[in-house]
Amino acid sequence: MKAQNVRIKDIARLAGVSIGTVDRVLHNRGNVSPEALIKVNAILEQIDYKPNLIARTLGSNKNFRIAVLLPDPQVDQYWSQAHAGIIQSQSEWAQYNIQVEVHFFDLMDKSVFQKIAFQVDQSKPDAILIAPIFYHESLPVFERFHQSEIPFILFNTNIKEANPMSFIGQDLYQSGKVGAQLMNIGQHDPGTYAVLHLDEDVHESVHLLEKERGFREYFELKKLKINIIDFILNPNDPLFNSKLDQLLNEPSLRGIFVSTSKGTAVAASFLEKHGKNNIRLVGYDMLEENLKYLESGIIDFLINQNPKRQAALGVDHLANHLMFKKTAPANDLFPLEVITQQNVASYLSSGIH
Amino acid sequence: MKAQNVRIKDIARLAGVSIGTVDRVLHNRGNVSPEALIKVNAILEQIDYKPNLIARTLGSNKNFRIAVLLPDPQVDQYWSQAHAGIIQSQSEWAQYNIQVEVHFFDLMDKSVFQKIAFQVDQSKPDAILIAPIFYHESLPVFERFHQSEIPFILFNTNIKEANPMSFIGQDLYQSGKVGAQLMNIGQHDPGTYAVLHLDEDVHESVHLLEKERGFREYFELKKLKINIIDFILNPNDPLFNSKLDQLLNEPSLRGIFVSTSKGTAVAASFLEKHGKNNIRLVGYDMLEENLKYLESGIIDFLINQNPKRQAALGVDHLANHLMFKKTAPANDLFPLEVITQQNVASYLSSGIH
DNA sequence: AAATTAAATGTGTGCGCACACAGTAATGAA
DNA sequence: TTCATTACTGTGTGCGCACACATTTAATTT
Repeated sequence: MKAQNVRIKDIARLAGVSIGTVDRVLHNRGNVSPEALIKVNAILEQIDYKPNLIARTLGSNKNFRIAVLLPDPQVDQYWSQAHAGIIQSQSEWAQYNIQVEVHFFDLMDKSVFQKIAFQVDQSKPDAILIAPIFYHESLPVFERFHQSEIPFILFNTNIKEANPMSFIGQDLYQSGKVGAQLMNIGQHDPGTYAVLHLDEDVHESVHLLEKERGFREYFELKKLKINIIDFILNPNDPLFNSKLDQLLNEPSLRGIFVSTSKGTAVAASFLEKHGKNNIRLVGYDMLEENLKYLESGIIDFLINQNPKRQAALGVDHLANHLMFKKTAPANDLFPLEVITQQNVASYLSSGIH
Repeated sequence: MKAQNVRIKDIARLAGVSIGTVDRVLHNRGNVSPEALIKVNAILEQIDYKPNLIARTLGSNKNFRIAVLLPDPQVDQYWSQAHAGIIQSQSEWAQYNIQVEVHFFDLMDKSVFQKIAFQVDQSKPDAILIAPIFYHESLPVFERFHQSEIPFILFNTNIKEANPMSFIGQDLYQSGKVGAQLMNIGQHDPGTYAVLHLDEDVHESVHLLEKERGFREYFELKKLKINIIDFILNPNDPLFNSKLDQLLNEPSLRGIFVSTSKGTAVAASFLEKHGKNNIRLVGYDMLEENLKYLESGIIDFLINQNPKRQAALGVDHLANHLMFKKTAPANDLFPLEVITQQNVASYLSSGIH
């Protein structure tokens, strides 16, 4: 019927040696005579031998540990969605004896991040998945991982210097350009656009600014003469309300681009409160609150970063690496998904693909 | 340390019977005494037994055949993308001795479709993946599949009466609503919108009309008083050009919604030729030509049906069904992906997730 | 009571790989 | 010559499951 897959046994037969010898050649275990080596290699060159991963896995019966470093999902729904992805992958790999253990850190407390990261390193997991929110605090952590020779994957935030096994996430610069385009569609007259970075932690804004850069560059490249103003605001700031009030009083304001998922809902509630229905709002991610405002029409577009799938894929890549020695792509850049009132349901129902 | 997975052997020990008996209970093979049945079931209820799929697969060593029925990819790039998905899945499952064989049929010739479908049925594959383009011609085909007890999955086009293992595709009605929303964004004044069904085969339009229904309903629900005209046109029709010319001369024309992927490029070339840059164009799918027009700004939005992933997932579902006895979801509805000039690259680079 | 049959239960084998270990041949040392 | 050492080669086992087959027990007939 069909060319059956070649097994070690077949190679042994063709080369006129035992399967043990073939095994030694395949794994460079030595103790093979030059003649046997030549005979086996001759066959291997003719035949495209692909080891049966299923059989290999069954025999090994390894017990791997994957550690995940994640911001506390209690505080931020974005991270609880990421956590949901971890949970999902966890149960999928559990039967292969791959333990996925999650370690949370406080988004507000950088020192805790390092402490936990070092603890994780010391516990010697077989691989690590990490969302490196804090740039400066992350660098020495990666240093440790490399010293301990623990393979690790970054997700959500890319840090060039990390030199990880792979990065999973989006191109933030391009993401900003998408935001700008969605902002610009159908807006004819020149006007004012606001970029809002609403976050408790200003330091995080380093990577948020990348989105703003893309946003601005879009209009520049299109040679559209518009006015862009930006705000880096902490919602707990006493001046927060007055500053936003001031923004809304700007008569030429056409739209608001919010760079954070939580901030998107904050901005939306502000617009709703002031009855500003004609100002376009573009933000991030399918948080419950955001979906509510998308439904009511306050939010026009959401760019979906898909934290759930990012996290799930991170675990999958590591598990495949450990179990099947499959190499993950160096960069797994996610599509910049545009969510609207009309397609949101299709995203919610389809789950992870 | 490790919460070791429960094996059949463990259940047997706990229930005080042999593994053979446990096996008979698990597979309802009968020949089990009531007492033994009770003992085993008691353990099974306490313990969440998950069979080791790897071991199961290793032992079986089956040789499955999956037949795929697909329109000729030579003629239509949409289907060549679907074919690419098949190829991808094919190579993934090859090592598990699952043969994926593709049978092409002519989009223009319905009789050939039935002939090939019956041939495929007669060759007794273990499962079938089919894109049932022709409604009436498909019904007797499904009948045969059921008679032969060959599990089959529909993709791209849903046919309610088929009663398949599952359907993979999009909600066309909702897809039309997405198109309408994208059309409506930022369009303030009332105007005229055109819905174009450009296809060689008018009979296909049955399922295309579903998109139009969604398109129209969007505006009705939003209580937007606009003018919608529709055309069902064959690009080879001698009157084709004049009819489109007439459309473009309508001064109140704000936008065009094209329900087919090939037609999208046709409409785009028409708009470009007439220098109509201010008419919004919303169409379907990432065909090369469409991407060109998206880049140049003629096309504003594409709704991505993702034929590649649909096809690949179809094979995956069937393969998982055959190999691992995993049940595929009855409806695998894909997200209605919105493609723009700015996010298209991220979709192209990310491949299938 | 012995023989027959059916029902129930237990044992054995192979899937392909990895790895432990036993076996063989060749060489040099006692 | 005999023994020990080295260099290589081949065989055996387990991973967990599915299924074939052998064995035991109970029920029924002769």
